[in-house]
Amino acid sequence: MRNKIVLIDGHSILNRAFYGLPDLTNADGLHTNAVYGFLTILFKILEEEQPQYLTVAFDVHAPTFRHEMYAEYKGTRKPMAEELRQQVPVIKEVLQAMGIKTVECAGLEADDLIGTLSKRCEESGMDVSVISGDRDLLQLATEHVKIRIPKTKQGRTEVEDYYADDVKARYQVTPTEFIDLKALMGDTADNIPGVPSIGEKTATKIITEYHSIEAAYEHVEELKPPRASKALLEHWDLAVMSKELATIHVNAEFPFEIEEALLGNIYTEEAYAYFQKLQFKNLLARFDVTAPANKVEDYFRVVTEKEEAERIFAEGEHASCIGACIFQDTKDVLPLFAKDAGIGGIGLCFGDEEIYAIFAGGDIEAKWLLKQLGLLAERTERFAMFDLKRVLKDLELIYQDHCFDLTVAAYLLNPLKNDYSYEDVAREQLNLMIEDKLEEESKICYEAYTAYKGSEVLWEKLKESGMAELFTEIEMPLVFTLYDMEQNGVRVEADALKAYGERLGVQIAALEQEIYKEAGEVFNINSPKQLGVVLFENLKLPGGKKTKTGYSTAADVLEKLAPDYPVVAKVLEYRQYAKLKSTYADGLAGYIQEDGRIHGKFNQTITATGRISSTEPNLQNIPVRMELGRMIRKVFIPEDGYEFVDADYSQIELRVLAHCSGDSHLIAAYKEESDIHRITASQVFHVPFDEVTDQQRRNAKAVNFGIVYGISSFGLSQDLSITRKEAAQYIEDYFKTYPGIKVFLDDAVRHAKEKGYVTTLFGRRRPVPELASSNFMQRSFGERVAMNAPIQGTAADIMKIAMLGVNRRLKEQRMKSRLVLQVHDELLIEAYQPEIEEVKKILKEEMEQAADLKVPLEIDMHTGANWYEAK
DNA sequence: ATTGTCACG
DNA sequence: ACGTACGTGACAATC
Repeated sequence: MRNKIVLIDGHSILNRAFYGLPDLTNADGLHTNAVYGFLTILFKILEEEQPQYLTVAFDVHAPTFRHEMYAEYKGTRKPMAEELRQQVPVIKEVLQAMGIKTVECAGLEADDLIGTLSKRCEESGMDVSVISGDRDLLQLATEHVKIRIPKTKQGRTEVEDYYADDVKARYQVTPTEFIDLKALMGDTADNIPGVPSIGEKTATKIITEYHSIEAAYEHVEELKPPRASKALLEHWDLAVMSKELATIHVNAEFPFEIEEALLGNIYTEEAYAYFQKLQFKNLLARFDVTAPANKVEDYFRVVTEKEEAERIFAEGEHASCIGACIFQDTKDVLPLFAKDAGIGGIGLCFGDEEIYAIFAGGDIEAKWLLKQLGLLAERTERFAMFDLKRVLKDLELIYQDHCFDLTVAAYLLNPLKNDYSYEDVAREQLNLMIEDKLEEESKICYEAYTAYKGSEVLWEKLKESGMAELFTEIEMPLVFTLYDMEQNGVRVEADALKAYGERLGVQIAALEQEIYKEAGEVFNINSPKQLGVVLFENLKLPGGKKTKTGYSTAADVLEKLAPDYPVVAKVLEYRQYAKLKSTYADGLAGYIQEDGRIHGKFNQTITATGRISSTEPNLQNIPVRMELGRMIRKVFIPEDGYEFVDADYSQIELRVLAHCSGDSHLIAAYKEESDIHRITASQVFHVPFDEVTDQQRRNAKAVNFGIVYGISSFGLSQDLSITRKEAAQYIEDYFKTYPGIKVFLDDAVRHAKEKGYVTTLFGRRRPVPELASSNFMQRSFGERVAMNAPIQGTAADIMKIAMLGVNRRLKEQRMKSRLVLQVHDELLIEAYQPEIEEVKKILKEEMEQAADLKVPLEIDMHTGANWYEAK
């Protein structure tokens, strides 16, 4: 059995990984995609090859000497991207932590190091695998030296393997001849010029015939295409230089002890710490020893006897912190009406050594378990669970003050994540890796333990980052408010909805036929791909390409064509109807439950800014702007004896901006006049208030919106259909009128660049990693985010405070009226008729007093027999 | 699973 | 020169 060594071309693989993967950053804003990709490839290779030895070679400086020759010759060379450059030292440190030998030597390229090592190792009887993204290395291939070139195809990495024979099969030349081939055809990727006008075809022909450029030059007159003959004569110096550039030195002198390359255990604690810091969760799973000092599992207890369960509950009464979870019975799904239906048991933890999975069954009734858990929750100083809103259905919680939802806490600490599972919290906050394949009881114990232990860590971090009050005073109580809202649901008239859908169906069918007729063919109008072909190829309409997959058929494109082409107008109309029918008429109907109501979900841990999101179905995007769509709101109705009261904030975001910026002119504007867009127009365009034209008001409104979104002249020009220059002028005039706004927005960006995040008035944070990017686009995005997030986020905070106040008063006063929907700046209450006046009073007071700003908060309020009327 | 489109604030 | 407004979710088609 021959020993095997793997030699990796460090910069080449890092480079491949960098350009093959989307940009990733860890919590510190450090770019990590190249390091991640490198390690992925490394692990894959190690698994496949099972080598005894491994070495990674780096250039001392990239680019190095040999390439500088040509760089000088050519005078151009792009510097390495900053995001990649900063990852080079990181991968070296990580490799060192894994005990992997790295080699670099001043004056020698990685190629030369690899070439030399490959030769030495082969001569000492080893098999060699060279890993590089660079085909130049193919010249090193022999019977025992395999060149492996990883390729990223649709996210997966595939590897092309070349022994000497494979090079011959692929390029028709031997590895040695490959150098001469490169010398002729050049390689732009590696900055080898080659001979002008000789490409792969001609070069291959010449080298297969003469085997080297020198031999070819001796017969230069006979070379086949006369063009090549001429080119080689003229540019012989280039060919020689290219050959020199392309040749890898295999007899370089540098210190290297093979025993240093011997592979040991690469899954060291040090490496684990690095992976942790870099947030490579998938890769962490490879470390089978988790935290040796932290043998949590030794204290797991499975409980099935009632006496033991009773003893545990009694013991838990004195605990200052309880971590818990409730798990569903996996065996069968029981009817919905039983309150404890489908509960398989609970997980409970109230100390490092008190971790239990208590199963329902036998003497232990699920109902009893939940009752006991509820009692514990009342007594303890902190009751910690994940996703509390989800379990409130099963667990009646009486006190909410000391409840701790780890999902919400983790969200506040980093609102950019996609999910907040207990596995994530265990890993990130407790350095605890939880394996994928665990028995159910282990999972339960881990979740309870993580809730117990993690709540402490998260709480400390919330305090450190100034979000403790936001958490206890707003987010935690809001869990219960959102739960109430979900339970309340909103009544929807199924019959009317069905009739509406059927009306749309008729219209859609008619339009469909007309479109087919005018297009001269039958096709799927819903397919952007097919529609694009029909419109822009078959019908030859002007205004071609846009997206990478084909023609854009988006509304703004089609609207430009609609006046001239009736088909296009019909397509737009069809689209509108189809959207209304599929998403709203048919879509909503599927969510109406037996009580005649839709109980959608309101999610608290989704958005980057702190807003609530709505799903299953989304009740925050019910049509309102177009009359036809708006009619859908007529099917949203209150119960008999009730009426809807709808209240929405008037320009809350602009008012927040006025307050946060402290701009005296904007504040004054709000104090004296309610039509803010008109007064903005008057002040920016220097015309008397009463003489502001509709156009001026529209423009001012667009600028106001733009400011809130993180203004850019391009965006504004797009919105107003004006030139960028004009848009830039508007913005300049605006900032001249309200200088405080400019200072505020600039400060937001500066703060974000410095700290890496921005905050709302109530301390909510939003990280802005994009600002560290060297990519103009990404950085610009980061700047807009830094300007928008504090405004949108503060408005979201205020609305949350208002919701808490409204819901609290409705419940305190034992009213029948209930909160049913929140749409960012709007609340909908299903008000019991005798209570309507009180409800209006509560809404007005709680919403307008939710925050004390330098400008008044105002609301518009309406009542109605359905949502259409109340809005 | 991703893309294009479109509904909302 | 780069190519955009901020924040969401659902549906249908296509991969």
